[in-house]
Amino acid sequence: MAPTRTKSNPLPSSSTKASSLRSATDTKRITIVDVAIKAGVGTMTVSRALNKPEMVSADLRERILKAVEDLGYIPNRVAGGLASGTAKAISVIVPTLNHPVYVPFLEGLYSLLPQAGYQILLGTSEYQLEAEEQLIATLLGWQPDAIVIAGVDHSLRTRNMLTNARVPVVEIMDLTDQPIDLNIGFSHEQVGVATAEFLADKGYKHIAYGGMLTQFDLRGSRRMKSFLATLKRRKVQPYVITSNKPSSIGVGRELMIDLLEKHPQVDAVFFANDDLAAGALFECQRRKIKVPKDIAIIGFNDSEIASQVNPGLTTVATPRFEMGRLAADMLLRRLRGTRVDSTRIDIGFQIVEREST
Amino acid sequence: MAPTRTKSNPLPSSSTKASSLRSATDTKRITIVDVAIKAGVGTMTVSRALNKPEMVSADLRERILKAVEDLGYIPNRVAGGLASGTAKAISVIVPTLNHPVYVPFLEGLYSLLPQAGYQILLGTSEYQLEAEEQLIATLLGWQPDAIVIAGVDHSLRTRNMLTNARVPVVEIMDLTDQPIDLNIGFSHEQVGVATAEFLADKGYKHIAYGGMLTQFDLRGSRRMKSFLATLKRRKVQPYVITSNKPSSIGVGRELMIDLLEKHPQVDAVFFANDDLAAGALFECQRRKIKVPKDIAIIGFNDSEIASQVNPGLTTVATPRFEMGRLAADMLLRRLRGTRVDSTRIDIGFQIVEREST
DNA sequence: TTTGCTTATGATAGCGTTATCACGAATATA
DNA sequence: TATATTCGTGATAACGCTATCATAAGCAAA
Repeated sequence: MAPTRTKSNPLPSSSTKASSLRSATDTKRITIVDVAIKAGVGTMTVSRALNKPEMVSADLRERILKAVEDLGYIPNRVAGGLASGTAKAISVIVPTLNHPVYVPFLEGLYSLLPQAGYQILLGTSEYQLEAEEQLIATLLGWQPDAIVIAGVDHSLRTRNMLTNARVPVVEIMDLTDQPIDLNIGFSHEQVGVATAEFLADKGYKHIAYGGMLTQFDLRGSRRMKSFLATLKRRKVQPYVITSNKPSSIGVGRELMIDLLEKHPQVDAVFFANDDLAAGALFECQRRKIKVPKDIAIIGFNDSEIASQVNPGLTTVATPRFEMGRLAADMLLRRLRGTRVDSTRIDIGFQIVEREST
Repeated sequence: MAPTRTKSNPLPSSSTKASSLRSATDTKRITIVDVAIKAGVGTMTVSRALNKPEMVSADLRERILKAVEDLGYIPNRVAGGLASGTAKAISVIVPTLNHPVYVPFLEGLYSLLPQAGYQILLGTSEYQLEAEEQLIATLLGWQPDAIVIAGVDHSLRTRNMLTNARVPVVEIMDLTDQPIDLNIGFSHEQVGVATAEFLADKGYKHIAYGGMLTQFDLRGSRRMKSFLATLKRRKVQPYVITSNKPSSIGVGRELMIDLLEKHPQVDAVFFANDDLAAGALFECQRRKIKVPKDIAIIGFNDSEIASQVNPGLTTVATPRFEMGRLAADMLLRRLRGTRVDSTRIDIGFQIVEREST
């Protein structure tokens, strides 16, 4: 009994607009079947030759690889993903690309995952929990093998989706007691304490925090909170200046202008990141205000700019690239089935003292 | 002979509404069939309700959407992609994320493509043509609907693959007479000419170019070539200093150190980008060399740092975000079947004069 | 020789969706 | 009233690959 196959009548591609001007010969897409025929083997053998070469005899393998080469065959990962149930993709969600902190982290991921055969599906939530929710739904539709997400503050729906996805999830950049699954980061509370102690120990009496509004920088505001609390404990007068614009060097300058106007007595500032700190420094230079003599500045992240400006900026070094790499490493281990010993890693941070304090 | 269909015994929806706990019951993955059963319709109607809502009557649509919500159904894009032949994905290839120029460009893409339903598949070639080739093969396996690639210099194999892929291809960042398909960028040769003229007009007599080695910055070296040629035509003595490290502020500083040592007579430098220029400026500040009095500096890209340092850096503004956005816009048009009027867009550039020259 | 155990290869049946076509109901046209 | 023409819906067959199982071939043990 012949199979039905009602379809597949080639129909000289009526295609109204003839697929633009491209493609000289209108050859059909090359599939594994074409390779199999050309090499005179079954499709499974081709599949094996490509994915598990050791299962195929040497001569067939060679013939198949030659056919692949000759035909310019590129395996369809979408079909493969559907058939095998694993698309070899990893979804990654960061708030934005426009912030120096996430790029090194992504590079850490990119340094390991693609070479292990995983495609990274990147999405940006733009700091909105709702957008994050939407994004996760979209990304889950790709049936990723794992999920990496920046931050530990998610909506309930997001948490549910991630939990129900039944794939490894890594939350990074922050530390939490209730990780969804895996967690790599450092404690922003501890950063706030450490920087406050650092400045208080130096003898500064009027200390400010400069950063974004709380809802646009959840982790920054955690640092701020413990920073201010620690200052109070140390009997130092705390001040706060914020901006509602996305972080940038220019905004740092604006924050400094704002600060000098509102609280001229301030003698030290902790900024939410090095771009802000650098902007503030540039503004001081412009006004001939001496750093650190008139005012001390400390940044966050230890981005390149911090070490290069004059005077060099004291800042908090955070291992962003390493965080990405470690997250990737952890995931790969999990995906290979290896037991991951610790599911919550405090990767730490370090105050880097330069001339600005 | 009845069709086989060994599967499809519906199992009266075991109604595990709990599921909030971590994968307690090992419920099967929820598919469109589950939704169809729950809503009492066929799978096609569910598919339509989700993708072409206007084709489904209001009451059914509502019932289906409710079922989707109740079950937490997330459409499998991999299966959908295979069935429809369009995975709704766009492959993007950039040399690196570690360079300020590509991030705004990506943001331009991200500002349009995801909301049009396209997933971006990002890969980095790390400036290696061979890696680029490999990467493209991988990315093509995802059956993308379009390809965006930085640069116009590709290996022959790469060009062949891109041509044979039969999808829109946009080459960006540069301009070429033989685009593979679409092309958006500006002429780096013209940049070289314009900057050389600019400095020569100002009366500088010993002018240098500072940047990366040719093979790591194809576009930069194109600028350099026409820059030097123009200087010669203007009877100005040209100098060159290069580094083989990846571009950074620190390398800019090194280049300046190198330049001062080898060619102390130089009175103006054109750097391959603003990070290098800023690093050079910082080094001058450290050495109390006056900019622009002792030496003039001009950068490239008009990144934020250029406008924020003191003195502000003269630089060449390149519309990176716009390039991404325009590329996305062009692609979306193509994908919708709209005729794209021009396939090669010169997006131009502009010299932004500040205090450093 | 026969029996048993590997190993290499192929036939088949999905994976979860959508394109296509068929069909009945509703509406418009003659 | 009879006949087209929509419109909404569903049954079915792909999409291109891989998991699985069956089978043939090779080889060792009996």
